[in-house]
Amino acid sequence: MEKEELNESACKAHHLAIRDTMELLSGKWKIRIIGALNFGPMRFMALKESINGVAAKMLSKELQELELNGLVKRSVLNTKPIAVEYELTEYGETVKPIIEVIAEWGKQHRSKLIRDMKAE
Amino acid sequence: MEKEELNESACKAHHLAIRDTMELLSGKWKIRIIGALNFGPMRFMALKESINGVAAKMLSKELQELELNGLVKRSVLNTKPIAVEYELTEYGETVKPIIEVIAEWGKQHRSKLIRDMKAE
DNA sequence: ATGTGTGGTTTCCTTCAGGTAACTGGTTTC
DNA sequence: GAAACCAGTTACCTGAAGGAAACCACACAT
Repeated sequence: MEKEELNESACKAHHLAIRDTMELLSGKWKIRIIGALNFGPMRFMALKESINGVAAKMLSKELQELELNGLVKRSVLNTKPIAVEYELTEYGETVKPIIEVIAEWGKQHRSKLIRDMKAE
Repeated sequence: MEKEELNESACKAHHLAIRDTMELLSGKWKIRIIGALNFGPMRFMALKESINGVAAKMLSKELQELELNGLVKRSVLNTKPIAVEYELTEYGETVKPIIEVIAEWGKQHRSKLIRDMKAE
């Protein structure tokens, strides 16, 4: 394999990797859900109340996608009124650093916007 | 201000910061554009050819958004046939670490998927 | 004047993410 | 037996994202 081809395929792999991650995190509520599950397991209704503005349909849908991708675990507890608990898997924990980096940049971006406003 | 309120407002700021960053990077081609500009300034046509599948309309639109947000600088060169050069600003450089983190996770995710397939 | 290259814009169209609201089904409490 | 709680699902609708193709304006070259 020549050097240029190597670079090209490495580059494609790079783009694919980025697309994969972005798809996994795509959807208006995924990151919010992960954020909410950050501090421990939560039930459906608790999640719905904790995440301001989410509809049951969307919450259900995005939880399913997160579960499919192995980031979240769903367990049905056999309590009196049935309860369903969601929690981050060990694998799910590994995306937290990404979210942290994104949040940090966003905070600095805000600061910069305010600085620029004052400078003008 | 009480402790709970502090936590709540810090939490909101966190979500806002994440939303800001995600909006900035939203759009099918933004990250590809930044990736292409990674190695130096590029002209419109060069970008279009370098980014596989992008239409002139989308490229133009997302470049404008990136410029508005200060990540990309557009400069018209007075060459014989007019040439327009796009380049990452210093500020634009600061998003590269985010993209790197996203790419790294995506690569490990791929590896994991392959491992899981073999294990099954 | 005709064509070529550059850097776009405009128009039209399709798809899909996401929202609202109503409904389901099982269980427990009144 | 009615009402309420939990965890969803279904049906319907809308706006925004994005694609395709044509068009535009300017400069030069032939």
